[in-house]
Amino acid sequence: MNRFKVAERHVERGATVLKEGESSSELYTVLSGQGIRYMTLENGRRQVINFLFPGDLAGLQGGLTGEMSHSVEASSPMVLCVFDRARLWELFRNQPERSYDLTWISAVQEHFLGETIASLGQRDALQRVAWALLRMHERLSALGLLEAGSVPLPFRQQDLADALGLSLVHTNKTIGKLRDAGFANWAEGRLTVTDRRQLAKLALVDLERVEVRPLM
Amino acid sequence: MNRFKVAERHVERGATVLKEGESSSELYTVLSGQGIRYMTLENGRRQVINFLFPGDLAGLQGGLTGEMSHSVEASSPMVLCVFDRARLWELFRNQPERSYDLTWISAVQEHFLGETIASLGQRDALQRVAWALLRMHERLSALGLLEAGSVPLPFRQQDLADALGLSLVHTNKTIGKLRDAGFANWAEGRLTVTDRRQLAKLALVDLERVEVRPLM
DNA sequence: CGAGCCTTTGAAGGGCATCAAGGACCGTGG
DNA sequence: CCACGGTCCTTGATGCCCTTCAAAGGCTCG
Repeated sequence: MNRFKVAERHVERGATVLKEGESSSELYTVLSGQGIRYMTLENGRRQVINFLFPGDLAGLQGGLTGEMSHSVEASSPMVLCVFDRARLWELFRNQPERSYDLTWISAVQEHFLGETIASLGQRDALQRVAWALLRMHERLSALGLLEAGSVPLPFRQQDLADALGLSLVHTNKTIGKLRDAGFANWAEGRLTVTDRRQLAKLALVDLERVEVRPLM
Repeated sequence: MNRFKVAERHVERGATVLKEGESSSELYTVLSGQGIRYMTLENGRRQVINFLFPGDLAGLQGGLTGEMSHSVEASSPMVLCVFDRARLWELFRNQPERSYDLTWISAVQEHFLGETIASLGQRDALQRVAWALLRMHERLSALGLLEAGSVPLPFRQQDLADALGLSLVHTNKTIGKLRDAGFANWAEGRLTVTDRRQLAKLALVDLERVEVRPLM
Protein backbone atom coordinates (compact mmCIF):
# COMPACT_ATOMS: atom_id res chain seq x y z
CA MET A 1 0.00 0.00 0.00
CA ASN A 2 2.64 2.48 0.99
CA ARG A 3 5.77 1.53 -0.86
CA PHE A 4 7.17 5.01 -0.75
CA LYS A 5 8.06 4.96 2.87
CA VAL A 6 11.20 2.92 3.20
CA ALA A 7 11.96 2.80 6.87
CA GLU A 8 12.30 4.60 10.10
CA ARG A 9 15.75 5.66 11.10
CA HIS A 10 16.89 6.39 14.62
CA VAL A 11 19.95 8.56 15.12
CA GLU A 12 21.67 9.70 18.27
CA ARG A 13 22.58 13.17 19.35
CA GLY A 14 25.47 14.56 17.36
CA ALA A 15 25.04 12.18 14.43
CA THR A 16 25.35 13.47 10.88
CA VAL A 17 22.25 12.55 8.90
CA LEU A 18 23.21 14.15 5.59
CA LYS A 19 26.61 15.43 4.56
CA GLU A 20 27.25 18.22 2.08
CA GLY A 21 29.06 17.15 -1.03
CA GLU A 22 27.85 13.61 -0.81
CA SER A 23 24.81 12.44 -2.63
CA SER A 24 21.86 10.94 -0.89
CA SER A 25 19.20 8.72 -2.32
CA GLU A 26 16.94 9.43 0.58
CA LEU A 27 14.54 12.07 1.80
CA TYR A 28 13.53 12.47 5.40
CA THR A 29 10.73 13.82 7.44
CA VAL A 30 11.33 14.37 11.11
CA LEU A 31 9.11 12.28 13.36
CA SER A 32 10.69 13.34 16.64
CA GLY A 33 13.75 15.11 17.94
CA GLN A 34 15.50 18.23 16.69
CA GLY A 35 18.40 18.97 14.41
CA ILE A 36 20.13 21.61 12.33
CA ARG A 37 20.57 22.01 8.61
CA TYR A 38 23.69 23.93 7.67
CA MET A 39 26.18 24.61 4.95
CA THR A 40 29.82 25.58 5.06
CA LEU A 41 31.35 28.36 2.97
CA GLU A 42 34.78 28.22 1.39
CA ASN A 43 36.20 30.42 4.13
CA GLY A 44 35.19 27.81 6.65
CA ARG A 45 32.32 29.74 8.17
CA ARG A 46 29.18 27.80 8.88
CA GLN A 47 25.62 28.94 8.25
CA VAL A 48 22.77 27.16 9.95
CA ILE A 49 19.98 27.46 7.40
CA ASN A 50 17.23 26.24 9.63
CA PHE A 51 16.44 24.16 12.65
CA LEU A 52 14.60 20.91 12.12
CA PHE A 53 11.55 20.10 14.18
CA PRO A 54 9.03 17.27 13.96
CA GLY A 55 7.08 17.58 10.73
CA ASP A 56 9.92 19.13 8.79
CA LEU A 57 11.24 17.80 5.55
CA ALA A 58 14.92 17.42 4.73
CA GLY A 59 16.71 16.44 1.59
CA LEU A 60 14.32 17.64 -1.07
CA GLN A 61 16.48 20.70 -1.67
CA GLY A 62 19.10 18.37 -3.02
CA GLY A 63 17.08 18.15 -6.15
CA LEU A 64 16.74 15.08 -8.27
CA THR A 65 20.39 14.24 -8.40
CA GLY A 66 20.57 14.06 -4.64
CA GLU A 67 23.81 16.02 -4.60
CA MET A 68 23.65 17.64 -1.20
CA SER A 69 24.73 21.22 -0.74
CA HIS A 70 24.06 21.15 2.94
CA SER A 71 24.44 18.90 5.94
CA VAL A 72 21.97 17.78 8.55
CA GLU A 73 23.00 17.00 12.08
CA ALA A 74 20.98 15.71 14.99
CA SER A 75 20.99 18.00 18.02
CA SER A 76 19.03 15.48 20.05
CA PRO A 77 18.12 11.87 19.45
CA MET A 78 15.93 11.85 16.36
CA VAL A 79 13.51 9.54 14.65
CA LEU A 80 13.32 10.05 10.91
CA CYS A 81 10.93 8.76 8.34
CA VAL A 82 13.02 7.71 5.36
CA PHE A 83 11.81 7.99 1.77
CA ASP A 84 13.38 6.78 -1.39
CA ARG A 85 14.20 9.66 -3.67
CA ALA A 86 14.12 7.43 -6.73
CA ARG A 87 10.50 6.64 -6.10
CA LEU A 88 9.44 10.23 -5.90
CA TRP A 89 8.08 10.18 -9.40
CA GLU A 90 6.17 7.04 -8.59
CA LEU A 91 4.60 8.83 -5.67
CA PHE A 92 3.42 11.69 -7.84
CA ARG A 93 1.91 9.25 -10.28
CA ASN A 94 0.10 7.08 -7.80
CA GLN A 95 -0.58 9.19 -4.74
CA PRO A 96 -1.64 12.69 -5.68
CA GLU A 97 -2.77 13.42 -2.17
CA ARG A 98 0.58 12.70 -0.60
CA SER A 99 2.38 14.50 -3.39
CA TYR A 100 0.23 17.47 -2.66
CA ASP A 101 1.15 17.36 1.00
CA LEU A 102 4.80 17.10 0.14
CA THR A 103 4.63 20.18 -2.04
CA TRP A 104 2.65 21.95 0.61
CA ILE A 105 5.27 21.29 3.24
CA SER A 106 7.95 22.40 0.86
CA ALA A 107 6.10 25.63 0.13
CA VAL A 108 5.60 26.36 3.81
CA GLN A 109 9.27 25.80 4.47
CA GLU A 110 10.12 28.12 1.64
CA HIS A 111 7.91 30.72 3.26
CA PHE A 112 9.81 30.46 6.49
CA LEU A 113 13.14 30.72 4.77
CA GLY A 114 11.86 34.03 3.44
CA GLU A 115 11.20 35.17 6.99
CA THR A 116 14.67 34.15 7.99
CA ILE A 117 16.14 36.19 5.15
CA ALA A 118 14.20 39.19 6.37
CA SER A 119 15.61 38.68 9.85
CA LEU A 120 19.20 38.40 8.74
CA GLY A 121 18.84 41.36 6.44
CA GLN A 122 16.83 43.82 8.45
CA ARG A 123 16.92 43.03 12.16
CA ASP A 124 19.68 43.90 14.59
CA ALA A 125 21.13 41.41 17.03
CA LEU A 126 18.58 41.84 19.81
CA GLN A 127 15.69 41.62 17.39
CA ARG A 128 17.13 38.55 15.71
CA VAL A 129 17.61 36.61 18.91
CA ALA A 130 14.19 37.60 20.19
CA TRP A 131 12.68 36.59 16.87
CA ALA A 132 14.38 33.21 16.82
CA LEU A 133 13.51 32.31 20.40
CA LEU A 134 9.91 33.39 19.95
CA ARG A 135 9.52 31.47 16.70
CA MET A 136 10.98 28.29 18.07
CA HIS A 137 8.92 28.57 21.22
CA GLU A 138 5.70 28.99 19.26
CA ARG A 139 6.52 26.11 17.00
CA LEU A 140 7.47 23.73 19.76
CA SER A 141 4.44 24.72 21.79
CA ALA A 142 2.19 24.01 18.85
CA LEU A 143 3.80 20.60 18.60
CA GLY A 144 2.70 19.90 22.14
CA LEU A 145 6.19 19.95 23.58
CA LEU A 146 5.48 22.57 26.19
CA GLU A 147 6.03 21.09 29.64
CA ALA A 148 6.10 22.95 32.91
CA GLY A 149 6.35 26.25 31.12
CA SER A 150 9.32 25.39 28.96
CA VAL A 151 10.12 23.64 25.71
CA PRO A 152 13.13 21.48 24.87
CA LEU A 153 15.81 23.32 22.91
CA PRO A 154 18.88 21.13 22.64
CA PHE A 155 21.02 23.43 20.49
CA ARG A 156 24.23 25.15 21.44
CA GLN A 157 24.59 28.90 21.49
CA GLN A 158 27.05 28.48 18.66
CA ASP A 159 24.27 26.94 16.56
CA LEU A 160 22.00 29.90 17.13
CA ALA A 161 24.87 32.29 16.41
CA ASP A 162 25.57 30.53 13.12
CA ALA A 163 21.88 30.64 12.28
CA LEU A 164 21.54 34.35 12.93
CA GLY A 165 24.82 35.45 11.42
CA LEU A 166 26.14 36.69 14.75
CA SER A 167 29.30 35.89 16.65
CA LEU A 168 29.07 33.49 19.54
CA VAL A 169 30.15 36.18 21.96
CA HIS A 170 27.52 38.66 20.95
CA THR A 171 24.83 36.01 20.80
CA ASN A 172 25.64 35.04 24.34
CA LYS A 173 25.46 38.61 25.57
CA THR A 174 22.19 39.18 23.75
CA ILE A 175 20.59 36.09 25.23
CA GLY A 176 21.73 37.47 28.56
CA LYS A 177 19.92 40.73 27.92
CA LEU A 178 16.67 38.91 27.24
CA ARG A 179 17.17 36.90 30.39
CA ASP A 180 17.91 39.97 32.50
CA ALA A 181 14.92 41.75 31.04
CA GLY A 182 12.77 38.83 32.07
CA PHE A 183 11.52 38.08 28.60
CA ALA A 184 12.97 34.67 27.90
CA ASN A 185 15.33 32.23 29.51
CA TRP A 186 17.27 29.58 27.64
CA ALA A 187 19.38 27.36 29.79
CA GLU A 188 20.31 23.72 30.09
CA GLY A 189 18.59 22.73 26.90
CA ARG A 190 15.24 24.23 27.72
CA LEU A 191 13.63 27.49 26.70
CA THR A 192 11.19 29.41 28.86
CA VAL A 193 9.34 32.37 27.44
CA THR A 194 8.25 34.60 30.26
CA ASP A 195 6.87 37.59 28.46
CA ARG A 196 5.60 36.60 25.06
CA ARG A 197 4.15 40.03 24.41
CA GLN A 198 7.35 41.93 25.03
CA LEU A 199 9.41 39.40 23.14
CA ALA A 200 7.21 39.81 20.08
CA LYS A 201 7.42 43.56 20.35
CA LEU A 202 11.19 43.40 20.44
CA ALA A 203 11.29 40.98 17.55
CA LEU A 204 9.04 43.19 15.45
CA VAL A 205 6.59 40.35 15.14
CA ASP A 206 2.84 40.76 14.98
CA LEU A 207 1.60 38.13 17.41
CA GLU A 208 -1.76 38.01 15.70
CA ARG A 209 -0.11 36.90 12.54
CA VAL A 210 2.35 34.42 13.90
CA GLU A 211 2.05 31.35 11.78
CA VAL A 212 2.95 28.14 13.43
CA ARG A 213 3.14 26.13 10.32
CA PRO A 214 -0.29 24.69 9.76
CA LEU A 215 0.38 21.36 8.22
CA MET A 216 -2.66 21.20 6.06
CA MET B 1 -6.50 19.68 -22.12
CA ASN B 2 -4.70 22.28 -20.06
CA ARG B 3 -7.31 23.87 -17.87
CA PHE B 4 -4.85 24.79 -15.20
CA LYS B 5 -3.28 27.63 -17.04
CA VAL B 6 -5.65 30.51 -16.85
CA ALA B 7 -4.09 33.31 -18.81
CA GLU B 8 -1.07 35.35 -19.60
CA ARG B 9 -0.70 38.62 -17.85
CA HIS B 10 1.35 41.54 -19.06
CA VAL B 11 2.47 44.14 -16.54
CA GLU B 12 4.51 47.27 -16.98
CA ARG B 13 7.62 48.33 -15.16
CA GLY B 14 6.87 49.42 -11.61
CA ALA B 15 3.57 47.54 -11.38
CA THR B 16 2.69 45.61 -8.23
CA VAL B 17 1.82 42.03 -9.10
CA LEU B 18 1.13 40.74 -5.61
CA LYS B 19 0.66 42.77 -2.47
CA GLU B 20 1.45 41.62 1.05
CA GLY B 21 -1.54 41.36 3.31
CA GLU B 22 -3.94 40.80 0.48
CA SER B 23 -4.94 37.35 -0.61
CA SER B 24 -4.39 36.10 -4.08
CA SER B 25 -6.14 33.28 -5.86
CA GLU B 26 -3.42 33.10 -8.42
CA LEU B 27 0.02 31.67 -8.87
CA TYR B 28 2.49 32.92 -11.42
CA THR B 29 5.44 31.75 -13.35
CA VAL B 30 7.59 34.34 -15.03
CA LEU B 31 7.71 34.04 -18.81
CA SER B 32 9.79 37.14 -19.45
CA GLY B 33 11.00 40.23 -17.64
CA GLN B 34 12.37 40.65 -14.15
CA GLY B 35 10.96 41.60 -10.79
CA ILE B 36 11.52 41.57 -7.05
CA ARG B 37 9.79 39.72 -4.25
CA TYR B 38 9.96 41.55 -0.94
CA MET B 39 8.38 41.90 2.46
CA THR B 40 8.16 44.82 4.84
CA LEU B 41 8.90 44.60 8.55
CA GLU B 42 6.97 46.42 11.24
CA ASN B 43 9.73 49.00 11.52
CA GLY B 44 9.21 49.89 7.90
CA ARG B 45 12.39 48.31 6.60
CA ARG B 46 12.10 46.35 3.40
CA GLN B 47 13.73 43.03 2.63
CA VAL B 48 14.00 41.87 -0.95
CA ILE B 49 13.72 38.10 -0.60
CA ASN B 50 14.70 37.27 -4.13
CA PHE B 51 14.80 38.57 -7.65
CA LEU B 52 12.44 37.04 -10.16
CA PHE B 53 13.73 35.84 -13.49
CA PRO B 54 12.08 33.90 -16.30
CA GLY B 55 11.22 30.41 -15.10
CA ASP B 56 10.65 31.46 -11.51
CA LEU B 57 7.53 30.71 -9.58
CA ALA B 58 5.72 33.24 -7.41
CA GLY B 59 2.80 32.94 -5.07
CA LEU B 60 3.11 29.35 -3.92
CA GLN B 61 4.63 30.51 -0.64
CA GLY B 62 1.28 32.04 0.17
CA GLY B 63 0.10 28.59 1.00
CA LEU B 64 -3.36 27.33 0.35
CA THR B 65 -5.16 30.28 1.80
CA GLY B 66 -3.42 32.63 -0.57
CA GLU B 67 -2.76 35.10 2.21
CA MET B 68 0.32 36.85 0.94
CA SER B 69 3.13 37.71 3.30
CA HIS B 70 5.19 39.31 0.59
CA SER B 71 4.79 41.55 -2.41
CA VAL B 72 5.94 41.16 -5.97
CA GLU B 73 6.84 44.12 -8.11
CA ALA B 74 7.89 44.30 -11.74
CA SER B 75 11.29 45.90 -12.30
CA SER B 76 10.87 45.70 -16.04
CA PRO B 77 7.91 44.91 -18.25
CA MET B 78 6.94 41.33 -17.43
CA VAL B 79 4.88 38.57 -18.96
CA LEU B 80 3.44 36.18 -16.42
CA CYS B 81 1.76 32.86 -16.79
CA VAL B 82 -1.23 32.87 -14.45
CA PHE B 83 -2.48 29.78 -12.64
CA ASP B 84 -5.55 29.27 -10.54
CA ARG B 85 -4.63 28.37 -7.02
CA ALA B 86 -7.99 26.72 -6.43
CA ARG B 87 -7.27 24.20 -9.13
CA LEU B 88 -3.97 23.17 -7.70
CA TRP B 89 -5.41 20.04 -6.21
CA GLU B 90 -6.98 19.21 -9.53
CA LEU B 91 -3.57 19.49 -11.13
CA PHE B 92 -2.04 17.05 -8.71
CA ARG B 93 -4.82 14.60 -9.34
CA ASN B 94 -4.78 14.76 -13.12
CA GLN B 95 -1.32 15.82 -14.18
CA PRO B 96 1.33 14.13 -12.07
CA GLU B 97 4.03 15.20 -14.43
CA ARG B 98 3.31 18.87 -14.14
CA SER B 99 2.81 18.57 -10.40
CA TYR B 100 6.21 17.01 -10.23
CA ASP B 101 7.73 19.90 -12.14
CA LEU B 102 6.02 22.38 -9.87
CA THR B 103 7.44 20.73 -6.80
CA TRP B 104 10.80 20.53 -8.45
CA ILE B 105 10.87 24.24 -9.15
CA SER B 106 9.77 24.93 -5.62
CA ALA B 107 12.54 22.76 -4.24
CA VAL B 108 15.16 24.43 -6.38
CA GLN B 109 13.99 27.84 -5.23
CA GLU B 110 14.15 26.67 -1.66
CA HIS B 111 17.71 25.63 -2.30
CA PHE B 112 18.63 29.08 -3.50
CA LEU B 113 16.98 30.75 -0.55
CA GLY B 114 19.33 28.66 1.55
CA GLU B 115 22.27 30.10 -0.35
CA THR B 116 20.95 33.58 0.22
CA ILE B 117 20.72 32.94 3.93
CA ALA B 118 24.33 31.83 3.92
CA SER B 119 25.31 35.05 2.18
CA LEU B 120 23.47 37.31 4.57
CA GLY B 121 24.77 35.43 7.55
CA GLN B 122 28.38 34.77 6.70
CA ARG B 123 29.63 37.06 3.94
CA ASP B 124 30.79 40.63 4.36
CA ALA B 125 29.63 43.45 2.12
CA LEU B 126 32.14 42.97 -0.69
CA GLN B 127 31.55 39.24 -0.78
CA ARG B 128 27.80 39.71 -0.79
CA VAL B 129 27.73 42.12 -3.69
CA ALA B 130 30.19 40.01 -5.67
CA TRP B 131 28.09 36.94 -4.95
CA ALA B 132 24.86 38.58 -6.03
CA LEU B 133 26.23 40.03 -9.24
CA LEU B 134 27.91 36.78 -10.17
CA ARG B 135 24.82 34.71 -9.44
CA MET B 136 22.51 36.96 -11.42
CA HIS B 137 24.95 37.11 -14.29
CA GLU B 138 25.21 33.33 -14.47
CA ARG B 139 21.49 32.92 -14.31
CA LEU B 140 20.71 35.50 -16.97
CA SER B 141 23.44 34.15 -19.21
CA ALA B 142 22.00 30.67 -18.92
CA LEU B 143 18.66 32.12 -19.95
CA GLY B 144 20.26 33.33 -23.14
CA LEU B 145 20.02 37.00 -22.24
CA LEU B 146 23.69 37.73 -22.70
CA GLU B 147 24.11 40.31 -25.45
CA ALA B 148 27.29 42.09 -26.39
CA GLY B 149 28.94 40.99 -23.20
CA SER B 150 26.27 42.21 -20.82
CA VAL B 151 22.95 41.10 -19.38
CA PRO B 152 19.91 43.25 -18.59
CA LEU B 153 19.60 44.10 -14.90
CA PRO B 154 16.82 46.63 -14.43
CA PHE B 155 16.94 46.89 -10.65
CA ARG B 156 17.89 49.91 -8.59
CA GLN B 157 20.86 49.90 -6.25
CA GLN B 158 18.34 50.27 -3.45
CA ASP B 159 16.80 46.95 -4.46
CA LEU B 160 20.14 45.19 -4.24
CA ALA B 161 20.87 46.89 -0.93
CA ASP B 162 17.55 45.68 0.48
CA ALA B 163 18.27 42.20 -0.83
CA LEU B 164 21.69 41.99 0.77
CA GLY B 165 20.86 43.67 4.04
CA LEU B 166 23.20 46.58 3.35
CA SER B 167 22.63 50.30 3.30
CA LEU B 168 22.23 52.00 -0.03
CA VAL B 169 25.34 54.06 0.57
CA HIS B 170 27.56 51.13 1.35
CA THR B 171 26.15 49.09 -1.51
CA ASN B 172 26.98 51.90 -3.88
CA LYS B 173 30.53 52.16 -2.64
CA THR B 174 30.99 48.41 -2.86
CA ILE B 175 29.73 48.26 -6.44
CA GLY B 176 32.24 51.01 -7.12
CA LYS B 177 35.05 48.88 -5.74
CA LEU B 178 34.17 46.02 -8.05
CA ARG B 179 34.03 48.43 -10.94
CA ASP B 180 37.38 50.00 -10.09
CA ALA B 181 38.93 46.58 -9.67
CA GLY B 182 37.71 45.71 -13.13
CA PHE B 183 35.68 42.71 -12.01
CA ALA B 184 32.15 43.78 -12.85
CA ASN B 185 30.34 46.82 -14.08
CA TRP B 186 26.68 47.50 -13.46
CA ALA B 187 25.38 50.67 -15.04
CA GLU B 188 22.35 51.89 -16.88
CA GLY B 189 20.39 48.74 -16.34
CA ARG B 190 22.99 46.36 -17.69
CA LEU B 191 25.56 44.20 -15.96
CA THR B 192 28.93 43.33 -17.44
CA VAL B 193 31.13 40.75 -15.75
CA THR B 194 34.69 41.33 -16.79
CA ASP B 195 36.55 38.91 -14.60
CA ARG B 196 34.37 35.98 -13.72
CA ARG B 197 37.21 34.15 -12.04
CA GLN B 198 38.15 36.94 -9.68
CA LEU B 199 34.54 37.71 -8.91
CA ALA B 200 33.92 34.12 -7.89
CA LYS B 201 37.02 34.14 -5.75
CA LEU B 202 35.85 37.25 -3.96
CA ALA B 203 32.37 35.84 -3.52
CA LEU B 204 33.72 32.61 -2.06
CA VAL B 205 31.98 30.70 -4.78
CA ASP B 206 33.32 27.56 -6.37
CA LEU B 207 32.82 28.17 -10.06
CA GLU B 208 32.84 24.47 -10.77
CA ARG B 209 29.83 24.07 -8.62
CA VAL B 210 27.80 27.04 -9.68
CA GLU B 211 24.33 25.79 -10.28
CA VAL B 212 22.34 27.73 -12.75
CA ARG B 213 19.08 26.20 -11.91
CA PRO B 214 18.71 23.20 -14.15
CA LEU B 215 15.05 22.96 -14.76
CA MET B 216 14.83 19.25 -15.00
C1' DC C 1 42.16 15.15 37.77
C1' DG C 2 43.15 16.79 33.43
C1' DA C 3 41.11 17.32 28.73
C1' DG C 4 37.48 18.89 26.05
C1' DC C 5 33.19 21.29 25.37
C1' DC C 6 30.19 24.96 26.31
C1' DT C 7 29.04 29.23 28.52
C1' DT C 8 30.24 33.65 30.27
C1' DT C 9 32.59 38.13 30.69
C1' DG C 10 35.96 42.01 29.54
C1' DA C 11 38.50 44.97 26.18
C1' DA C 12 39.78 46.91 21.68
C1' DG C 13 39.17 47.77 16.93
C1' DG C 14 36.79 47.95 12.50
C1' DG C 15 33.10 47.48 9.05
C1' DC C 16 29.05 49.32 8.10
C1' DA C 17 24.92 52.49 9.23
C1' DT C 18 23.55 56.92 9.39
C1' DC C 19 23.69 61.77 8.35
C1' DA C 20 24.44 65.14 4.91
C1' DA C 21 24.77 67.02 0.43
C1' DG C 22 25.71 67.36 -4.42
C1' DG C 23 25.26 65.85 -9.37
C1' DA C 24 22.95 63.69 -13.42
C1' DC C 25 18.87 62.79 -15.75
C1' DC C 26 13.92 63.04 -16.80
C1' DG C 27 9.26 64.63 -17.35
C1' DT C 28 6.16 68.45 -16.30
C1' DG C 29 4.43 72.93 -16.42
C1' DG C 30 4.90 77.90 -16.32
C1' DC D 1 12.83 77.48 -23.21
C1' DC D 2 14.09 77.03 -18.75
C1' DA D 3 12.78 76.49 -13.98
C1' DC D 4 11.35 72.81 -11.01
C1' DG D 5 10.51 68.62 -8.49
C1' DG D 6 11.36 63.78 -8.46
C1' DT D 7 14.19 59.72 -8.82
C1' DC D 8 18.47 57.62 -8.69
C1' DC D 9 23.49 57.53 -8.30
C1' DT D 10 27.62 59.22 -5.94
C1' DT D 11 30.77 60.85 -2.36
C1' DG D 12 32.52 62.51 2.32
C1' DA D 13 32.34 62.44 7.54
C1' DT D 14 31.00 60.67 12.07
C1' DG D 15 29.79 57.20 15.26
C1' DC D 16 28.40 52.75 17.03
C1' DC D 17 27.09 47.92 16.84
C1' DC D 18 29.18 43.92 16.47
C1' DT D 19 33.47 41.16 15.58
C1' DT D 20 37.63 39.56 17.14
C1' DC D 21 40.93 38.54 20.68
C1' DA D 22 41.61 36.87 25.22
C1' DA D 23 40.70 34.29 29.26
C1' DA D 24 38.28 32.16 32.99
C1' DG D 25 34.64 29.14 35.13
C1' DG D 26 31.42 25.12 35.16
C1' DC D 27 30.38 20.67 33.55
C1' DT D 28 31.11 15.83 31.85
C1' DC D 29 33.93 12.05 30.92
C1' DG D 30 37.81 9.05 30.33
